[in-house]
Order: sequence, then structure tokens, then C-alpha cells
Amino acid sequence: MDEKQIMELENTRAQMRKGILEFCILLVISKGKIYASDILKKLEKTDLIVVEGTLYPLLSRLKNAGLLEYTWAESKSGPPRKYYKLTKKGKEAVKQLAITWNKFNKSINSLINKIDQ
Amino acid sequence: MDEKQIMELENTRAQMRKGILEFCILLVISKGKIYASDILKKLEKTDLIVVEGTLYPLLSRLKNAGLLEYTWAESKSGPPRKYYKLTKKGKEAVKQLAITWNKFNKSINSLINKIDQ
DNA sequence: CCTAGTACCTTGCATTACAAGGTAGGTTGT
DNA sequence: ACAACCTACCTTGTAATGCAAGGTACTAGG
Repeated sequence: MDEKQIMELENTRAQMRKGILEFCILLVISKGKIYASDILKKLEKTDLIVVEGTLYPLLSRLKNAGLLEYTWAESKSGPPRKYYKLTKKGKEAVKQLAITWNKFNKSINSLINKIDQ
Repeated sequence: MDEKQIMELENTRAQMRKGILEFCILLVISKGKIYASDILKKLEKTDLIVVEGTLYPLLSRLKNAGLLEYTWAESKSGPPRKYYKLTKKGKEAVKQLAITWNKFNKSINSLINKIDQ
């Protein structure tokens, strides 16, 4: 596979990653209060590389949409942290997105299965 | 849920859709020669709404990346059609993307399961 | 008081999905 | 013959957004 094809493959992978990013961030936050840097670490563990410049604007968007809220908390080793958690409506949104995810998953699996036939 | 949250939810769904778009198009083409308008119809059946303005540039990108190739064919009812099929390297890319997809799927399921606990 | 570490956020760029509009070949009705 | 319509290709302009890079500010340790 030459460079161009590898690039395209990486690009498509990146697209997939982007698509599930918001969903994954909401999932991580749904597990309990957490602040930005720790969200980054959690996502790395699940093979989802995200960087600060992506995460902060995204958290703001989700907060402005009413899905998240935050409280400030002091830290023992540095500046204060914004701890995010889901609002009631955020929790509902996560449920809806999980349903959507399953639907897409079924669509893709049906396409994959048809190849194997 | 008020309008803003619904919009955000729709937006996130749209992001998911975008992320798997290229993959799904490659999957559809992997099933055999097909032309653009029929790709649109197939994708609609699997809940993936795509429009012409999205599909044509995407097919060009994938062709330029060496994943697709096409042949012209006459039609009985209209202008000639471009029938696309995967190149050898396109087939390899589809396999790789299927692996990537499964990985993301596992990541998300592990996140979802942890909520339920 | 300077360096290092942590944590927040913004700016500018590139990519890309989509709405809208454009070109052109074929068929049908009059 | 020609108008109206359908099919099929493609392009242009806009808006959204992920990311690299850079910026601000608080704390702790020497």
C-alpha cells in the first residue's frame, strides 16, 4: 500500500473517531464528576486520542447545549479544576445516543455480512 | 428537552453518521459494481441518509486515493453511468477499516458497560 | 523569584458534509 | 420537431469542527 492509500485509510479512521467523540466524552462523564485532563487520560485508554484543543471547545458546546454542568474545585497540586457532570438532560441524551449507536452498528453489520455471503 | 438540546443531539448523530460514511460507501461498493445513484438508494435503506453533493466528491477522493476505480456503461434510460468497484487496495482498506470499527465498538461497549455497573 | 508542572482557554488552518445550482444525455407526449 | 421531464453526472459556497500551536494563570520546590 503506498503513501496515498495509507493516508486515506488514516483519514477515514480519523473520521470514525471524530464521529464517536462526543458520545464517548458524554459516556466518560456519565460515570461521575471528572475534569478535562482526566477525561483525556480515560479516552486514551480506550484508543481514542483526543487533544486539549479539541476537548475544551467541545465541553463548552455541550455545556451550552445544556447537557453538562460543572463546579470548580481546588486541587492539591496546581490551579483549580472544573469538574463536569451530566445534567438530567445530558443523561437522557446519552441514552438516545446509545440507541443511535446500536442502530448504526446494525446497519454496518448487515453490510459486512452481505459481503461474506 | 428544549430545542437547543435536540439540536445538539441531532448534531452528534450527524457526526456519527459522517464518521462511518466512507466506510459504509466502501462496504456497499465491495458488494459489486454500482453507480452513484444506486449507492444513494442502498445507503438510505440502512438509515444512512447521504446526498449527491456529499457522495460525488467522496467518490472522487476515494478514486484518487487508489481505493476505487470505475468504468463507463450505457444506460437504457438516461445518460451513461460510472460504475465503481474496489481496487485490490480498496479491498484491503475495507478489511482494515472493519478491524478499526470493531475496536471502536469494543471501546464504546466497555464504556457503556461501566455505566450499568 | 525562577523554573517546572498542571490546568484552563483561544486562534488560525484544513477538511468536509451539505444545500443549491449547473450541464447534458435520453425518453415521452403533442 | 420541440417541449417537458427524468436521470446522471459534477461544482460552488457555506458552516461546522478537529487539531496544532500558542497563551494565561495558579501552585510548589529549590
